[in-house]
Amino acid sequence: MPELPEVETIVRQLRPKLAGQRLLLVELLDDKLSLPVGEEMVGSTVVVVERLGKQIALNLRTTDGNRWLVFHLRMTGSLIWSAGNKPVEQKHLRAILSFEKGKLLFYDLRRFGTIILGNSRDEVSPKGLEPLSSGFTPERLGSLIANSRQVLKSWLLRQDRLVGIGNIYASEIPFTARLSPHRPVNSLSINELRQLHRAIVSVLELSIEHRGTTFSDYRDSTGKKGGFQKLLRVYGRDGKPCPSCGTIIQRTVIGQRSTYFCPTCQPAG
DNA sequence: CTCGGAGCCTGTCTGC
DNA sequence: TGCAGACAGGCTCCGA
Repeated sequence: MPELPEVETIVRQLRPKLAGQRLLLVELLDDKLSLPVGEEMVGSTVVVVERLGKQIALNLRTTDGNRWLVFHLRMTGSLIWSAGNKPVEQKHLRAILSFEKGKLLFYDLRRFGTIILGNSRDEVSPKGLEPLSSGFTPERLGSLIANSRQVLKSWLLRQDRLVGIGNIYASEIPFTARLSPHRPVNSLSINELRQLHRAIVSVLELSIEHRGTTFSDYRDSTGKKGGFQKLLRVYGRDGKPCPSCGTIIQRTVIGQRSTYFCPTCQPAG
């Protein structure tokens, strides 16, 4: 489910709601979630809310130093902010974090989502580079790609190189870059590398502007759907005409995952 | 080191 | 209508 634009949307919404609030109670409703929430956590204060790759991270100031409480939504997780004491939907509810002014509700149908607690930002951060950071340049992309024989689609999903891209944007980005998802990344020319770099940044930024993509389950922290699904150009559109040239969009499987592309705009080889 | 496949879960949808 | 099988936005682990 949530990739970088969706998680960024949630983080931007939660930041003003949670900043400065005291955590009063943590309730875990799923045996799969095991969180070493010690005494010092109760009464801790939210310092900042940040996106770390596809994770939502709360930095908490406790009596025993700062901690990072980190949510990963995986396929079907959502984090919903519920103000005051409104009644709460119970279906698929996996955890409740109660704050002074409301509750942070963690829902997760397929139960792949995780909550972890760490002692430092480094400890909980993914290894890959943030594609919307100033350090992400065409040159840097080139060095990340160097030596990899993986095909473009699979490479874009690697969180140890570049964080935040999931299966939807791993189809949309190659389309925008006019590159075949089957291209081995070490075969890209300098110009193609620039096109790819531009596509990664522009697709992610445009999606954030539209509060992310809701293909089926994704909801933002207010329970609303995203808006970018109206702007998807290839993902989920197999059998329909390419918005650029009219050729029928094709679906294939790369690395066990659905992949969509226009055979005319994104010619192989 | 790299890469591809199985597995983790629960639900919806399609075709027989 | 019933049922089996495919498929779903992510990631880890294992073996080649």
